[in-house]
Amino acid sequence: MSKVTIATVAERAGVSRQTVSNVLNTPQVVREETRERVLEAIAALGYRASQAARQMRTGRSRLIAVRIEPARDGINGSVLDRFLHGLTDAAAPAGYRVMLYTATDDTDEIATYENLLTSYDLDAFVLTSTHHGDARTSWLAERGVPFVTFGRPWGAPDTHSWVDVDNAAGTAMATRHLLDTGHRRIGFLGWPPGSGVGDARRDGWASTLAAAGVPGTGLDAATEDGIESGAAAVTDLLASVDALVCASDSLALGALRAARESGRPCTVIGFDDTAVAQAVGLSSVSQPLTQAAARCIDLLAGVLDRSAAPRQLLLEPSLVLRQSAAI
Amino acid sequence: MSKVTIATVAERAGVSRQTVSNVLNTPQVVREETRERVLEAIAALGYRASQAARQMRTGRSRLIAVRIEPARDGINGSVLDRFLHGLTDAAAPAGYRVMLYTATDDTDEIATYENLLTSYDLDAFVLTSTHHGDARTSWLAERGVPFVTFGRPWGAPDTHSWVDVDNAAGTAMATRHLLDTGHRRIGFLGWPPGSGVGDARRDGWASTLAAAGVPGTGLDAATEDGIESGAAAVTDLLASVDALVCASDSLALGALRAARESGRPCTVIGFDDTAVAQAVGLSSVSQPLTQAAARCIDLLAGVLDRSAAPRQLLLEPSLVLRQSAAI
DNA sequence: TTGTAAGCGTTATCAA
DNA sequence: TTGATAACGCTTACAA
Repeated sequence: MSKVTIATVAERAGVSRQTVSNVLNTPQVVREETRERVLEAIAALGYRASQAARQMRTGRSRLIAVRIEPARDGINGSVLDRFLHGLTDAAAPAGYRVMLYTATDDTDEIATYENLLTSYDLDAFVLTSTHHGDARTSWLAERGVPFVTFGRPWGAPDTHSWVDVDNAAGTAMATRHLLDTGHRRIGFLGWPPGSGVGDARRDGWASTLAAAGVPGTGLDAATEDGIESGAAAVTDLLASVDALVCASDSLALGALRAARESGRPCTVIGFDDTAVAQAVGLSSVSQPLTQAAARCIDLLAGVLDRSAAPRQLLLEPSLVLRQSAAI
Repeated sequence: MSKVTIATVAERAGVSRQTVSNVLNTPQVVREETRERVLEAIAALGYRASQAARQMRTGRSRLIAVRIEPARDGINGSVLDRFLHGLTDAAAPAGYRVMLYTATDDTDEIATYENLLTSYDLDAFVLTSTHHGDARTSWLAERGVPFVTFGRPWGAPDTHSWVDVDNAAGTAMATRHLLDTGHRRIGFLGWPPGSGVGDARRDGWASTLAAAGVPGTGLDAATEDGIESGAAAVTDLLASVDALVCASDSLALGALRAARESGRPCTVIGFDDTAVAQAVGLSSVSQPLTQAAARCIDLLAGVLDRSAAPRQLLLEPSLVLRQSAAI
């Protein structure tokens, strides 16, 4: 069984090559009966269009690229993993495949764009881990390269399509749950101000307390992400709180440990619902990653036709409650 | 700046298109001086070969495909994640890119091969999660599709190239460590017999005990993977052991929990060194995933030239010791 | 509604 | 050592 091309199909169906192409690309233009004959030939021969030939002609590869990052502290790395799986899954029915690349930083990533675009004719990029002053989005936008971001353009105008999870809603939900279960001294353990995500997560906590008329002033701490740093940062706070909302599962784990060591009971809620949270029974705010990935693909469709205006989607996280028992 | 093709370069260097192609593909055949002039033109114009055109001519895409699996229980999923990152990293310098696909089972995966091969001209596959009676490897082998597996061909002959981690050596290392630190009642918690990986991990434990003349009979338990099931399966065992080697971090976590609840001190060592192990301070056997990925790419080079005979590589895991404190 | 012709950018073949 | 020519398989005009 040698290579089945459009010519093979045409011959078998007794039509010209062009008609076969029309059946594939503009079916409306082909008479019903002819179309059926062609489709039957396609099925019988197991014909599949060559991407390379199609790409050469159209300049589009039906490939989208995503950066795979090293599993940072290993705890939060799994977030990207789940997102990637969702993306690959959602892309396939839309006729797209996902290509991976790595990069050490934004500059390096931009250099990779250049290569990917000129050598592979990549159709679009999906960016994750957006941040303030992100050089990548402006680079892509300037060149008219289609892309969507998972993560809003912190501080920049909404000129492109993006999907994000409502971080503030997540911590608000966690805070509300703590209030509902009778807690009144609810603290927050987060990251230093300046990161959009971190600030939003803090805001969700602060505003919920404010709305409930429960004081929160002085009940927060900030440190870089990590179990150790979280434990250290929260030590003083433990004297004045009986519950803690945290900006990440790593921090939450640190807080749990510090609480256990200090002997002060403290309910802790983390963020991201990572494997670690599942494992140790830590309540955590869960991002709808599969859904986020699917929405990214949806938005990409609009971006690729250049038809639709940029759209932005904010997804609601959910709260996964567990008995914060240690292992 | 419109599209820079081989013709643009040829014109600028004052040579024919073919000479430019020769500089790229068979430099030996081009006179030094000419080659330099061409290379200079390439650099000046920022020329990059079009993959699509090249692929159409050669039939090779410089793309390798890997399946991304859903993050199963979330704990062990990160193993694949790290492997993927290593693979993408190692493939790039070799001139290859990694494409992702998903599949629900082996049959579905084989259907995907068919599509990927005929539509995208994929050059090779990297398979993970090999198992007994793996239909995928025989399908690929029959059709002469280049592939390597991360994981040996359990029960089948070594007719293809693969990389694997010496599972038995990992549990042996863990068992030896326990012996060295004075333990004499060392149990094993693993999976039901029949999975190659699980059996190997059990063997490493059993043979090390046997070699040391320490009895192990009756000190093992088997259950499906998971924290809950691990905890349940190990309950009885806890009366007769003071240390446990486990086939996974999930099982180890279950064992730790059961031990804590029963009040019997028990040293536990897990397998895979996942984020959870790091988080809770669980000692664990660590697989050299980055290295495994790099070796897969190395072996693939041999498979792709059809030059070298199949090669097999067994990598040594390492033992990461932590204070098995709970969080 | 269907067919013809041209060309996308590259490399393999062959001749100069 | 270099250059001309012909594919590779497809789609987009345009003509029938």
